[in-house]
This record gives sequence, structure tokens and C-alpha cells, in this order.
Amino acid sequence: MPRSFLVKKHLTSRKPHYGHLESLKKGEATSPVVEESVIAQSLQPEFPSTATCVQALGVWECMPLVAVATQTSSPEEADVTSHPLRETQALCSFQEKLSEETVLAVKLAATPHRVSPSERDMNASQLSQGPRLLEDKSLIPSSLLSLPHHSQEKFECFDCHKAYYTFSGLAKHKQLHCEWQCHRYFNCKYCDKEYVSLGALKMHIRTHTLPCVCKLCGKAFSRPWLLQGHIRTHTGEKPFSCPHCSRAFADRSNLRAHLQTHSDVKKYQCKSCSKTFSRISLLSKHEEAGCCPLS
DNA sequence: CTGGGGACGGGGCCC
DNA sequence: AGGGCCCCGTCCCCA
Repeated sequence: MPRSFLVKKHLTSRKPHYGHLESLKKGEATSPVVEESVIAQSLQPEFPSTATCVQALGVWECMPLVAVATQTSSPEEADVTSHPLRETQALCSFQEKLSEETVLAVKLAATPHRVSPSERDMNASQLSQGPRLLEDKSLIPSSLLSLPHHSQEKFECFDCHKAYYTFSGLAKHKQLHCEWQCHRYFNCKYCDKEYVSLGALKMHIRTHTLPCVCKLCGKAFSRPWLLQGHIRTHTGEKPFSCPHCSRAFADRSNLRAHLQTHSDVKKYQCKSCSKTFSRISLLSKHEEAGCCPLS
């Protein structure tokens, strides 16, 4: 099987926040913001504008922020004086008929990295108790009130670490830019493979389109250097010579495999009989033949 | 059946 | 971002 390191794998380091979310989901069942679905459940269906508001704020993409925020515990990190939530709440206040739970969901989702466990717990408890966040005019964000920027607050994207002075700036970033780069996986339109980067996907797509065509026989390849290697089969060129014998190879990998034949101890060893093989395929055949029933 | 060569695929790394 | 190359790997064929 070909390797596929770039193929999307869930629970990889690329998505640590989702792992956090999973743990939160299990450990803090009362928390309403541990997962998208949880927030979605908090959205009351009779208020379609609520969902619109939440999505416009990029709340879905703010989940990593929540994950980090809920993990913060050290006192020096527990700076609750900043209020990035204010802008979130104020933005939501433009939407009429917001449910209180939705506001809290947004609030928690927009919680920055620095937040104390106590505030986190308070937020969670407020969610269940139904507070009245929108009544506090002080929570209206400066940007929306045409006021100067407030203090040194920074809203940092969890994924790309870009910093913004306003939450709305971060929300816009998440929606228009980082959302695509940070949280979207790239699906191949020719098969069902998914990749973590656009570059990896583009490279994979070449294996479908095969843009490199041999002028001699018409055979197509995904990449130019593959075509170069193929052309050697026509020209007979063998630039890779064995230092131990006179053999030469057109392919470096084949030379590497050949070098194994010069070694007394081959790279792949049977666990049962200690016999070594130059190729793992040979070891596999050996094992399948019955030498290593345990493996 | 085994060992080895030929051809090639595909992701990673570097420039 | 894209190209070139590297590395690891597979599949097929043949002696």
C-alpha cells in the first residue's frame, strides 16, 4: 500500500483542539460548548437569525479557542480583565430574539486563551441559568460603537496565531481566510481521499490527471521526474552504479535494494528463524509461508 | 519457491 | 507555489 502521510487522519496533531473537545465532552458534560453539536442544540429553531448570527461570527471556527480556554488554569494566565466576549455579545445583540443560551454559547465560544477556570465555570453555569448578557451596554464592542480601540486586547487565532485588536477582526479572519486554511480538509474530486493541505491535494490530483506524457510511448505519469525515470527505460541510461559490483541501475531505489544483496545481514529479519531478507516483501512471503506463525 | 531486478507510486523535504 | 529530488514502498516479472 502506498504511503499516505498527508491523507487526513482524525486525532492527529493537526487537530489537537478536537481532541480537547472530545475530552471536554466526556469530562464536562454540563459544558454547553464542548462541541459544535452541543451549541447547535442550544440554538432554538424558532429563531433562524440566531444561527445566522452565530455562523457569521465564525463561532464554529472558534471552538479551538474554547478548548484552550477551558484548559487554562495557571493564575498568571487567568486574566479575566479582557473582554473579547463583549464584541461577540454586542454583535449578537443586533440580532433580535436571541435566546439567552445562544448568547452564552457565543460567549463561551469566543472566550480567548486567557480565562480563569472560575470564569469558565461561571459561563457554563450562566448558560444553564439563563443570564441577561445583552442588557449590559458596557459589553458593546468599541468597534461597533465607533470608539477607539480598547486597551491592549489581542484576539489571536488559535491556528495561525494572527492577532487582531477586535473580535470582529478575528471573526472575519476566521471566516474569510483561516477557516479555509485551518479547518477545511481538501477532498479529491476524483476519489474520496482527503488531505490536510491544498498542496498535498494538488499533488495527489496529478496522479489522476497524469500530465506528464512520454513522447516515445505515450505513457503518462503524475510527475516529471517519474517520466524522466521512465524515459531511461527507453534510452538505457543507468546513472546509479553499485560501488561493490559493476551493476548500474536506472532507479536509485533499485540500487538501494540491490545494495542489500551485498550485505550479509539484510535489512529485514524474520523474528522466528532470524533469517534476513533484502526486501520486506520477501520477508512477508517468508512469514506467510509459515515460518513465523506468531507474527 | 526464492531472490533479485525493473518500473513505478506517492508523500516529504528543500530550494 | 511549484519543481526537483529523496526516500520508502509496492507490484510484476524472471532466472
